[in-house]
Amino acid sequence: MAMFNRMLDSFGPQHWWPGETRLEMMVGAILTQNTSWKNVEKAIAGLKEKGILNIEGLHEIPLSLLAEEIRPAGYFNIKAGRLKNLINYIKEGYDGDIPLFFREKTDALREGLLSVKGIGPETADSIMLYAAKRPVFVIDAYTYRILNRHRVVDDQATYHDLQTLFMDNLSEDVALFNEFHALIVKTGKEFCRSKPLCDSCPLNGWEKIDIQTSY
DNA sequence: CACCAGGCAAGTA
DNA sequence: TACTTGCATGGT
Repeated sequence: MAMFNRMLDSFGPQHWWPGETRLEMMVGAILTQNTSWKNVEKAIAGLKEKGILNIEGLHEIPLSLLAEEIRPAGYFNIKAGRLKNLINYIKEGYDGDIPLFFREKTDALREGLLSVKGIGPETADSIMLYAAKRPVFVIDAYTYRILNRHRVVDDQATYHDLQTLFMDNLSEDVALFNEFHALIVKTGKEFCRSKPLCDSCPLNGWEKIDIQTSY
């Protein structure tokens, strides 16, 4: 059976991305960099409570205060700067108009996100797929770990290598890409951390390149 | 106690 | 170009 169906049968739909607004999803994408979602939730909740989870609020709050607000998410000084960079980019280029920002064509939107200091390929693609709802496959450390462990890719496969592998074998379906990535993270967390846990992994016996599926 | 979490940029050679 | 290091809280 295909990789996707094995995971879906085991875990069911994951319903990503958590977040009520596109801005909240973008903020979450930055805050979750190398950080558990649990910690991100605390920081997001804090921002909501202060009423600053909006363009103007995030623009007006001083950098040092923003850092304190997002402390639970870790790397708070770094991430406060990264949030400011994104907000400034949308303020300057799109007058702080988020709907206008998301009206950009897919390639231009991705390039724009990548031009923001602190937004790399995974963060940009998470925003592309989950906030902008574009058919861009998100790669992360779990994707690499799982495919490498199953000898589908070699040790030095790059982000782009993995992204191309998935996108060449799947139709451009936002809902499929959404669930696929979420299920990879779920499977990685549950079964791809240490050896013994591999025993009951739904991907056991999955060796050949069987990425193609429909959803 | 060590190790990791839904990365990224900057520094080093 | 190809590694290495800093960033930091909170859970296992």
